[in-house]
Amino acid sequence: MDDPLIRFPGYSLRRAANVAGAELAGRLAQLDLRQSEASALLLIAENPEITASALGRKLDIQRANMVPLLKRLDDAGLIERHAIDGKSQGLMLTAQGDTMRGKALDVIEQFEVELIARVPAEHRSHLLPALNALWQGDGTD
Amino acid sequence: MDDPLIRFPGYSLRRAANVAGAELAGRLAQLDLRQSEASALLLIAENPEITASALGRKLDIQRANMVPLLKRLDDAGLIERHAIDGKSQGLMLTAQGDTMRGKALDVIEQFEVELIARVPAEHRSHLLPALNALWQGDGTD
DNA sequence: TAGCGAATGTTGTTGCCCATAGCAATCGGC
DNA sequence: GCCGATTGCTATGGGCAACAACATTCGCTA
Repeated sequence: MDDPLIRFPGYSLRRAANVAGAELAGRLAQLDLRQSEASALLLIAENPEITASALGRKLDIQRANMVPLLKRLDDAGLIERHAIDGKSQGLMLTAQGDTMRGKALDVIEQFEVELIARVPAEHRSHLLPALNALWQGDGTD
Repeated sequence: MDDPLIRFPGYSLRRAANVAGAELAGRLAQLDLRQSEASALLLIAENPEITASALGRKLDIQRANMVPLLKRLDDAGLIERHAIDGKSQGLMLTAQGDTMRGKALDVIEQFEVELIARVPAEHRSHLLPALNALWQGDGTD
């Protein structure tokens, strides 16, 4: 074996995320959605009136980077923003946004099924908890 | 639970890769190396005289994107390129490059130990094979 | 041996994602 | 009423990857 990299989980993690990300991005592109936008739609639907800042914290996207993201969703007529008070704005899906959210969810769930099918059965149930432990303060650490 | 995302392995994969990638990038930055450069060093050491194109195929980096990567390694005095024939060039580590490779390997292995320590023991052994199955044509597919 | 398709290294451009610094306005607690 | 914290935003840059295009060279074949 002349590949010293495949024994590193960190390297495999990066490669796997790249492959999976590219695949999902391609499918979401047919809805003219990016991954970050799709996840924003799902999260807004689950948390109506959420603040832009709060949404950014949940997605781990900085406030500054939320601006173009929300602008694109707004321009596409998928979300509405209205002032909660003088400095915060509440986010809501429009009817069109909720329709789009449904389509995105279909795409994502189909993708996830195919993704998980690629991992051998004996490892399958371990993948999600292992991954979650890597980025959430989840832990039994 | 108001987070519909954490049940998706694909989403967790992306988040985990981001966290791990940022962490590793920060450590490698102290050697003035990027992740792609560090992996190139390891691979060149294991495959002397490898071609730029072949290296790109192994790392899944397009030929075009190898150019600035190799240029930076070359400018830093870490690799040497010499013509194999009129169109291909063989890559080799310089002595300095091999020293750097050693340091990078130390950093990476230390990082990997800490990374894998974050996942609960019962899932630990499943992570690498599961991830590898996701991006390698490894498969029983 | 001449020719032609494939491979190689390269340039240039684009896009996504993330990070930082800074700013004006507003909120909230003392 | 004041001041620190928060919010939304602008501007800028870096890392990484994708694509198209190009000149040169290789290798097979007719």
